[in-house]
Amino acid sequence: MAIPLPRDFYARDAATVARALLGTSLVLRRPDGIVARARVVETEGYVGAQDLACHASRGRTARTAVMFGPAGHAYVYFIYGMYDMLNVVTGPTGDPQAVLIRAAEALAGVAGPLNGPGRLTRALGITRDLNGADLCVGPLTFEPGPPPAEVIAAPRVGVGYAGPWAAAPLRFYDADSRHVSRR
DNA sequence: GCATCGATGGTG
DNA sequence: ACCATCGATGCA
Repeated sequence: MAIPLPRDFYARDAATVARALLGTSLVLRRPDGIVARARVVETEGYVGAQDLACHASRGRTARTAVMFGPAGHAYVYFIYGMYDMLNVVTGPTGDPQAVLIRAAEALAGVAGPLNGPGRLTRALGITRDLNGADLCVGPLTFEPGPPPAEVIAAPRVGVGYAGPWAAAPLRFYDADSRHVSRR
């Protein structure tokens, strides 16, 4: 049983944390006592208020408030009427950066595919009630793990509306993983 | 293999 | 009206 990644890990810029999260283990202690573990293989960085793809670029609202808080907390939001998206808040307090967890490889206690942000939260049972949860305490934590041999950087998925930010290479994934959401 | 579409509801 | 998605459908 490893020690959860500390606050300092998250208190860096979102692009750095997005890369660094690849290979770590997402660990979720569920109410029924089952512990789910999954190796993170794909992430995206949302790098602050100036990033037009970042929700916080439209200012602080009830939904985005947690991104303005301290690093190492979960930002979980609901989209398309049916999916919850899991993010990790990064950077200095007051600087709204976050990393979207897009895909993972099931290691234990998980049923169903994790190759996409909506599938991942669905299979793990992650919903908005984890919004704001402290990732240094649990029930949701990340633990250290071996990084990928090769990481590919690419434009983020589904942010074509973000003007000049649409092409920024802020999506990161394990080049050798078969569990990435798409090539 | 690809393009397109509908589901479904919170948000500003 | 829009949306950091997904599964189904149609066609090649």
